[in-house]
Amino acid sequence: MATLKDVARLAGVSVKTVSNVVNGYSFVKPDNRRRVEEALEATGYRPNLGARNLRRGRTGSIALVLPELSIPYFAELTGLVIAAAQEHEWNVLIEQTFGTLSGERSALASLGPHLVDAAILSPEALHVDDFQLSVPSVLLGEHAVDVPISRVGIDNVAAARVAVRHLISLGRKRIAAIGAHPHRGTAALRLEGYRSALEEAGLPFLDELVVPALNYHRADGAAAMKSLLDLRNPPDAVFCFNDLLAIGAMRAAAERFVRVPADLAVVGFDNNEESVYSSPSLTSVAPDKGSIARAAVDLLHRQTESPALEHVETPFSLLVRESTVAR
Amino acid sequence: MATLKDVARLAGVSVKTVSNVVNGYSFVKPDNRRRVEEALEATGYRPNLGARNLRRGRTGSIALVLPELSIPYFAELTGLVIAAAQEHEWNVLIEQTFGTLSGERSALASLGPHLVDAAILSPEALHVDDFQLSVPSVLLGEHAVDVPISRVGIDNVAAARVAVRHLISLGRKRIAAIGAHPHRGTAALRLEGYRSALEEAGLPFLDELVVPALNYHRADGAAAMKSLLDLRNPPDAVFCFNDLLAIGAMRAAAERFVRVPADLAVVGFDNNEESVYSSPSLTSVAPDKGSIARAAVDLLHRQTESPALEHVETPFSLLVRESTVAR
DNA sequence: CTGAAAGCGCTAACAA
DNA sequence: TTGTTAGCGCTTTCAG
Repeated sequence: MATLKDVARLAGVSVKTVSNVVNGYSFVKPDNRRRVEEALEATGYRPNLGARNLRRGRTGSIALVLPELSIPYFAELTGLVIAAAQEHEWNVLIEQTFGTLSGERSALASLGPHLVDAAILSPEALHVDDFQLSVPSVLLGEHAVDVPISRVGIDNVAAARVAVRHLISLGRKRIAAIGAHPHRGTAALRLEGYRSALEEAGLPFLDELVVPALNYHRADGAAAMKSLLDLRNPPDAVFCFNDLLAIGAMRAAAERFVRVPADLAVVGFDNNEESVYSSPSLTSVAPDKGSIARAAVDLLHRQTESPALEHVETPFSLLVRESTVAR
Repeated sequence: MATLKDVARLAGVSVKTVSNVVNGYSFVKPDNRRRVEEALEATGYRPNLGARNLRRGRTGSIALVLPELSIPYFAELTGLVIAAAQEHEWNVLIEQTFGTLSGERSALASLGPHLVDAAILSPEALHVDDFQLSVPSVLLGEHAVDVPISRVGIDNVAAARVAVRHLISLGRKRIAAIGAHPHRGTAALRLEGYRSALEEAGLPFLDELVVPALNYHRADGAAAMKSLLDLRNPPDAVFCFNDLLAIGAMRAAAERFVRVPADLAVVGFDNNEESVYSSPSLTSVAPDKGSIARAAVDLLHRQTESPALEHVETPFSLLVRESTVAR
């Protein structure tokens, strides 16, 4: 590994001059610049990022705290966050919490200026008083807990309303919801959107049609759907709070020979790639994940320069597929 | 941010003693140890990893070079690699190549001792002479290119043979394969397993039943399946070289009203979580991803101490589901 | 057993 | 415009 000093010696200049060239500082005598560049080339010099960051008083990394990489939504988002972070010369340190309170607490506790410059958080279980952050942070999605931390995400109430309005426009009358959760902020907001869409259409809000889900995995969607199908009067449509729940719900429907969308229309949330190829393909609320990733990273970059509280609302759309409208 | 010096001052000892305590060095006078521990507690000291690594001449990170995080197999694997790397106090730097030659080349070029201590590589397009690695590395999966680099993965020939034998045991006679690829080593090996299973059963190897796939996404599987269904004599079973291809193939079958498994049995490879909940659920070769991740990381850890060339074979199993055996 | 001090590779203040 | 040098926070000889 060639160091700055090696390059300087070879070029016959001081380390300062080499550093200037490496960092694109303008005022370097053309002759020196040329010789430095040659020496750089000859030695195959690569800056030692660790040393640079130490000197600059930064770590060169941001944390991305999320439940689990095997959840498609987070996998897709992570890829985009990594790409966005690259623009700011940031590495992304991924911390999986598995959606547990203890996992999230220990992830938060491990964060700090000694480890990362900033953090992107996607908590599910944290309480208000857990948020004692020591680095600039941004929350993904909206949360029940009202903490003074920047946020990036879509308008969940509006998005849920669009989804349920779509089901109503199809003439469905008994529309269920899967994914209610006592502590998740986004769940509360999506439920609120569901409720308001029913209300504006003059449809009753029925407790029996609102099914909680402790987790948002496929298995939870399947279990919830089974309970709905067991009702004396099952729903003719279901709005699931994420695509995994919806996939599980469709699976349970298939097992009971309930036809989607003929007997049951299904809408999901997140627009996982998987949902395009399921049979039937899944109608889903599609947040713009690229926007979310970019907005979150850019916001952190700004906040590392000057602290501020920002809330960024990113766009979404409803992608209608076979689970609500047959081919 | 409290530093070692702050702690030392507070405890009334030298930094050396604090460092000894922090690093679990045994021979510290009990009295000093106690005072240091109190000071540590009082200041909330956290070691600056950047500084530590700089001094130790390591980076504290390993690279994980893969095509794309949105591919479920890699997302699942990445989560496991991160967990395994934590045991060795390694961060994982993810580099996405998108499976392109240029992407893989630039990822490899960016690696180096200034950036990472070691690397886990999952290349798809690289040529033999691209492998000029400057850090200990391990290849995931087997490859056509025969380079002197350690490898971790399953026996692809054997795994493919097991998959195809299963189809044969079901009485299928016209078994297709989707995923042949001119440059991918694993593709060649899986094709070889397919061929040998046919051979041992006395079934003919038919060129028209072997469909290449340039990429291994769902869309490629769907396209390949369509071409198979267009044959005057379509297959009664298909072995897909990964689960995404299989999901796409099942989708295409559904669109043509071909029943799975009655008319067409389908086997995939990778055992994505998604495959458990598809309709029908997908029979798949399941590599033990946890073993792969752990073996790769442990192997690298060994190699950073003493270089060696190792090949680790990890276990796999065939999980039979509805796509080959109806409920 | 512990302190003083060097130095990992880099940047930047200061001098020249 | 460039050289000298201090020092980021840590580990680690080397003395004591």
